[in-house]
Order: sequence, then C-alpha cells, then structure tokens
Amino acid sequence: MENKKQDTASALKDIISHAKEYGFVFPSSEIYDGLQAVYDYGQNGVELKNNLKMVWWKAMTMLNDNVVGIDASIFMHPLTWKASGHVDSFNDPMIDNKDSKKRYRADTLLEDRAAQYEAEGKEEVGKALLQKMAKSLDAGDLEAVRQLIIDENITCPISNTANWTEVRQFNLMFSTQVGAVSEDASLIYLRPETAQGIFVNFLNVQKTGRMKVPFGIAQIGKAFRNEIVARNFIFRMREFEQMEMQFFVRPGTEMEWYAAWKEVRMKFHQAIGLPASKLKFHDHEKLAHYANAAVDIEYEFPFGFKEMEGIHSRTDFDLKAHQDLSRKKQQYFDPEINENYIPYVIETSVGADRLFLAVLCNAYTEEIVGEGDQQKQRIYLNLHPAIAPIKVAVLPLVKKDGLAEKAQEINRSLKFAFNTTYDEGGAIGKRYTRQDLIGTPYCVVIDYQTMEDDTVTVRDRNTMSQERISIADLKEKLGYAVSMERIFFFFFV
RNA sequence: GCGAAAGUAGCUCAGCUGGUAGAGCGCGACCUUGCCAAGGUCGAGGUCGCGGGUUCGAACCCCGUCUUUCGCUCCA
Repeated sequence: MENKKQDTASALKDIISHAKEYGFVFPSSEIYDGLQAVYDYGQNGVELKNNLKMVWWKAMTMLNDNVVGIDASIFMHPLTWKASGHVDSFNDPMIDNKDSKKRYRADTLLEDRAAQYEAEGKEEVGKALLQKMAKSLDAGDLEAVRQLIIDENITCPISNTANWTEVRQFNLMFSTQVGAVSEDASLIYLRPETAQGIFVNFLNVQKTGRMKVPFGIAQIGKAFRNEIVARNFIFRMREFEQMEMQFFVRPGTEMEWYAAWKEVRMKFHQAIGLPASKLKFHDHEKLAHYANAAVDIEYEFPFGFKEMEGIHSRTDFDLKAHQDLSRKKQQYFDPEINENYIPYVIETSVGADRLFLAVLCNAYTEEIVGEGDQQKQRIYLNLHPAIAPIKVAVLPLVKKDGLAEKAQEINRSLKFAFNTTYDEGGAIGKRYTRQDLIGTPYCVVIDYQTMEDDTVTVRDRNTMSQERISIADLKEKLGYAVSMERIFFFFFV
C-alpha cells in the first residue's frame, strides 16, 4: 500500500515533468516563481486541448440536430449570481479551531447555539443572538462575529476548546469592478460556472433558432473559482475551462434524458481512447440545491478515481430563479401538448483541463523494447491519432542527394490537410523518438527508393512497424487515420 | 488552513568539515553515417527559487518568504 502510494505519486510527477519538458503544460509566470494553481498550455498542449474541445464540440453540435452552441461572456450581470445561489452559498465566514484543526462556518456555529437556546425555552436570547450576528455580518465586521463566538463560550466539538482563529470570509468567486471611477463602479464577478450564460440566453436561442423542446445549448469557456487548496497539477485550478451542455426537456421526462445522456457521455470518453476499466459512474448522495439527480463520471488518475464530468438533473431551478428575479417569463410553449412550462434541464459538464489530464495520464507509456543487451526503455504518448498535437512528421532519411527537398515537397502537400512537421536534424532514430514523446502517430520517411518509385515508408508510433505506400495515397490514407470521423464512428457502434 | 519533504543548466542529479559551480542526457552548428535516442569537433545555457542574517568568505549554517509534491482539511 505504501509502495503503491509512492508509485502513484511518482507517476504523477513523471507526467508533470513530461508535460513541461515537451511543451504541454508550464507553470504560470514561472520566471516569477509561478502562481499557485495556475498553469499555461504550451505549443503541444494547446493543440491537444483544442483537439479535445473540437471533438467534444462536434460530438455535441454536429452529431445532434437539436443541440446548438453559444459563447457567452465571462462577465455577467451581478444578479445572475444572486439567482443561481452563488452569492449566498459561495460566500462563507469560516473559523478554525487551532487545536483540532477543524474548520467551521462561523454563522452555523452561532445558529446552532441560538437553536439550543430555543430548545431551552429562551427564545428571546436566541433571537437576540441571531440579530447581533446578522448585524455584524452585514457590516462585514468579522471580529465582532468572532467575539460573539467567544462570548457564547462555543467550543469545538472535537477538541472541546475555544482556541479559535480569527473569522475569515471565504469567497469562492473572484470579483472586480466595472466602471471607470471606482466609487461609481459596481462589483461584478468572474463567472464561477459557465452554465448561467446558457440559462440567461435560453429564450434568445430558442426563439431565434426556432428550437423545439427537447433541445440543448452547448458552450466551452473559462470559469474561475478562488479555491482555498489547489492540488494535483491541473486537476484543480483557479482558472479552468468547462465544456457544458444544458439540455432542455419537458418536465416529467427528465429522468429518461438523464439516463440517455449518461450513456452517451460515457461512450464519448471511451471513444477518445480512455479505457473502460479506468472510468466509472459515481452517484451523488448529497444533492446540490438545484438538482434532483446527479452523477459523476470519474477517471482513475494517478491520485485515484476523481470527477472528470458531472451529469446533473437541474430541474427548473435555474430558469425559475431567473424568471423570479428578472420578472421575465422563461417559459416554452409546447405545441404538442398545448402547454406553457419552464423546461427541466439535464446538464453535462466536463472539465476540459481534467479531460486533458486524464488523456495525458492515460497516453503516457513507458515500455521496454529490444532483447538482452539491446533492451532499453521507450517512452511515448499513446494518444488517439485524431487528438494528437501533430499528426504526421515528414522525415528525409538523410538530407543530401535531394531527399530533403523531396521531403519538404511532400510536407507542403500534406500541411493543409492536417498538422504536420518537418525534421531533418540528427539521426533518424532520434527523430522518431522526438515524435514518440509528443504522441505523433505517424512518421513518413523519404528514402532512396522514394527517388526511384515515389513511395515512402509510414512508421506507426505504437508498433514501430513500417509500411511502404505510394505518395499519391498519403493524403487520403493518413487523412482518414487521423480524422475525428473515426472517433464519431466508434461513438455510434 | 495545519503538518512533512523538496527547490542547483531545458531534464535527471552531483557538489565532502563553508573557500563565489560540475556530470550525463537534451539543445544548436559543422563533419561522418544512414531506419529506431549512433560517432567526432565546436558551442550556447546557471547571480545555486527569492530576501535578509552570521562569516574574511555562503549552493552549503540561521531566519523569513515563494513555489511544488505528499498527508490531513475543504470542495455545488
């Protein structure tokens, strides 16, 4: 067990090192010592991430006639977050007990004490306490809140001591001001989730797109959370990217759609190459305030099974809250049953960065090749060809005798169809290895035979085997091998 | 947030009881070779995470700080 833990820790370290050394993920602002829980994608990482986003986007919008996309702003009207519940539930005064190291919500501690007074028949005392607390909280006077806890002699149930830290406001939403002059400016938030951008545009899309329920709206975008502890590389970042789809359905039919999307989303992850054995559903037992069913798709990262995607039945919570607060009807007239209603919503929400990490962890392969004295370790990224940053490397066996020119010509003929690279430096084996390390699925090699009969060899990343094919067939054969079509085909098997 | 460990070249690391930095790999150019990280020559790259302190002198000792990893904790 201990060994296994060390192994998994080093497995993540190896992946982090690899990600940095080969241009996938860099710590943010590294020359200034980095910024906690913020990372940048490098030249290969951005290609891989873009490919993942494109596969998801097409799987949602292109393959489903009734799903369309939008791109909403990160800034939203502050009332959005009031309606969604984030202002209330994302903003807590916390206090720590120094002995037990336990953290509590300061307001909950006082509310519990007030309830205790009530149970003892001292209702006025309890009420007075709550009023004092509300006054202090409204005034933002956290020291007064702490004093209340001390005056009431509230102790930690674990350590039984009153050795409290100061009260701190934990706001998981980042805020900033809009407006030139700060006194006139109003406080706005960086969105903590992308979903609300879809909900506030529900009627815009439904009307202008003549959408009929059931239909979905997909979106890819950044979201921000001021996480207290950020851990596990890019798994939990303060700035992250979500790929979300909100699917609007007739009330009462939500469970069928919930079940249907569950299966579709699980297939997606397998289609891009994640093995079924490393994926599982995890049902939520404690449901969020907006949901009546929720499940996570978890991937087995080096640090254990963790959430990669959430599928939630959000009921009509969000649209209803927006309708109430904005006083604009958020209803759909269903011609089939001649009825107006607020649709129910099934949400599928993947963390793009988490999917990236899962794919990278899964692709990272160390194996021993060769026999006896010839044995050596080989490392390569076993990425699905359709999501690999570079699809094809074009390599002249040597750079003299016109082979380099011939190779460049072939590279030019392929580069408009998919991502290619050209490399003539050093020995051929070294160039193969360079491509293995970033997951390039195919290497096209121009040798002396090419000059005679216009054929090249195509070397496969995983098997290292070579096949000789005619230059005229390259674009079509490789084009299909690296196409997203292959993923979508699997998707529907 | 608490506790533990770590931070020296792009990577992996060495650097003895304090005397102002090295190796391997990688990278670049050239020569040679020609199918799985080949050989040779030359070269680029580090104010030793950062800031103080002790000392004649600090990569090394002390304090602080930042970042990362791990364990708790937290997490819609």
